[in-house]
Order: sequence, then structure tokens, then C-alpha cells
Amino acid sequence: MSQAQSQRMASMCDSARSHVDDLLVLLSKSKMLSILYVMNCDPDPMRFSEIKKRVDSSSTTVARRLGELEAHGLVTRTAYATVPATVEYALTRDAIALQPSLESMFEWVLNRADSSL
Amino acid sequence: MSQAQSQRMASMCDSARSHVDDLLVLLSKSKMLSILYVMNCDPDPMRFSEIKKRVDSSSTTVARRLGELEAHGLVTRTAYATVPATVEYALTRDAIALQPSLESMFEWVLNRADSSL
DNA sequence: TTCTTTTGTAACAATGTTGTAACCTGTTTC
DNA sequence: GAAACAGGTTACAACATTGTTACAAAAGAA
Repeated sequence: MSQAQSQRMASMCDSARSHVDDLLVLLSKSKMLSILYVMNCDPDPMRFSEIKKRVDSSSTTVARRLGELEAHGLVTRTAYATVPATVEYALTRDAIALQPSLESMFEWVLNRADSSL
Repeated sequence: MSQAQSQRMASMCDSARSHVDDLLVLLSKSKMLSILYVMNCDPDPMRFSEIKKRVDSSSTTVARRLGELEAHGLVTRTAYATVPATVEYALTRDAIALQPSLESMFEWVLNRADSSL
């Protein structure tokens, strides 16, 4: 049996799989975990430029990631008609439920990073 | 100040950052979380073909991911001189320390997947 | 009037990543 | 002798993703 065939068979098995995979693909995108982390660290809504500065990426990528998070209902976007523009992003309740996992994951990451210095 | 300049400034600030980023980049690679998850679910060492079947990806990608995990000390690879070949992968103690975070993260993922059906 | 600011978007070239097909090892079975 | 198995590797074309640059809008400051 070819690789292509076995893949088709495996993905037919359960339809819930694709939803899980969607989320894993989302979380695996570049800077995604970093964005969720910096937003988790500070409970207040965060401005675009602040997020961008903290995750250290291009506007394009940050905008793309925030758009994807919004599309998945993990952040809300609130624009204020100030000059210049002010836009705040906040985690939704759903995303906040992910906080403990992320926190302990980042703790693990930091521990590993420490011991490899 | 250009994007390139501000990026250089931000990355100069702390040298630990690059190690953290390395790990986040590793974890963000495709199928990486899935591999860690399936290996976490079953405490026994797991064969290459079993991992490949469970994460539903090509040999190439699975081999690449397992190689990267091994290079980072997160899995061990043990080859047995059977016919045909048998190779087992097991999580290291370090990777097992990540288990609780991953478990609750996957619980969150499954909950979200459920409610979006 | 022109500059500055924040928050993006669009186009695009460069770069990175993926799966596929072909191949390899080594031993046992047909 | 040829096929089959597990567990890969290699080359490569197709595809996906990234950052850069240019641009926009709106209003206050110089």
C-alpha cells in the first residue's frame, strides 16, 4: 500500500480528527505560541505594536497571526478612533482556558533553555 | 526605525531568548506536537511505523521530526538487529516532564474540537 | 504644508517545507 | 532468483511562508 493510500484511509477514520488537526496546525504556525504567551503574561488587552515588539516579528506576520487567532475565536480585536489609531487585542475566555497549559509549557521551555546555557 | 533595525535591537537584549526561540521553533514544526502527543499517550517505546501511522504523515516528515527530537535530546532511538529491522523511539526524562502541559493542552484542543462540531 | 504616528494591507521575490518516487540494507520466504 | 518486510535516505518539483517595500488613512504638530 502506498503512502498516499494509507494516508487517505487514516484520515477517513474519524471526522473529529480534522478539527483537532486544524487547531494543531493553527498553534504550530510561526510565532503563534509566542503571541499567546505574551498575551497570557499580561491580563490586560494589548496593542498591536506591543505584541509585535514582544514577539519580535514583522507587522505582516503578527497581523496574519492575530487575524487567524481572531478567526478561530481566540482573540478579540477592538479598534478605537484615536489619532493615530489604537487597536487592542484581548484573549477570549476560550484562550484563557489554555493559559495553565501554556504556562507550564513555557516553564518547561525556560528550564530547558537555562540548563543548555 | 525600520523593521529590520528594531528586530536587531530586540534580539540583542537577552541571549537566553534564542534558546527559548529554538525550542518554540522546534515545537512549532508540523506534526511535532502530534508526535509528542501520541508518544505521551503510550508510555512504552514506539516503533517508527506505529508513530507514522498514528500521526498520519509521510516517512520523510516523521523521520525528520524524530531526528530533530533526538538531536534536542527529547527522544532516544534504539535499533534492534531483527529481520526486518525494528527501531524504537522513547521519550527522554526531559520530554516526559512536558507531559502534563501537553496533556492539558490536548484536552483543551479536544474540548474545542467537540464544541465546533 | 509636510511630517509623524499607529495599524495595518498588497505585491512580490526569496526562502523554507512537503510529499513523492526511487532507492538502499539485510534476511527470510516462495 | 525474486519478493517482501521495516526503516529509513536522497533528489526534486510543488507548494507554503516570510520579510521587505510601498502604500493608506486620519489628524495634530512643526
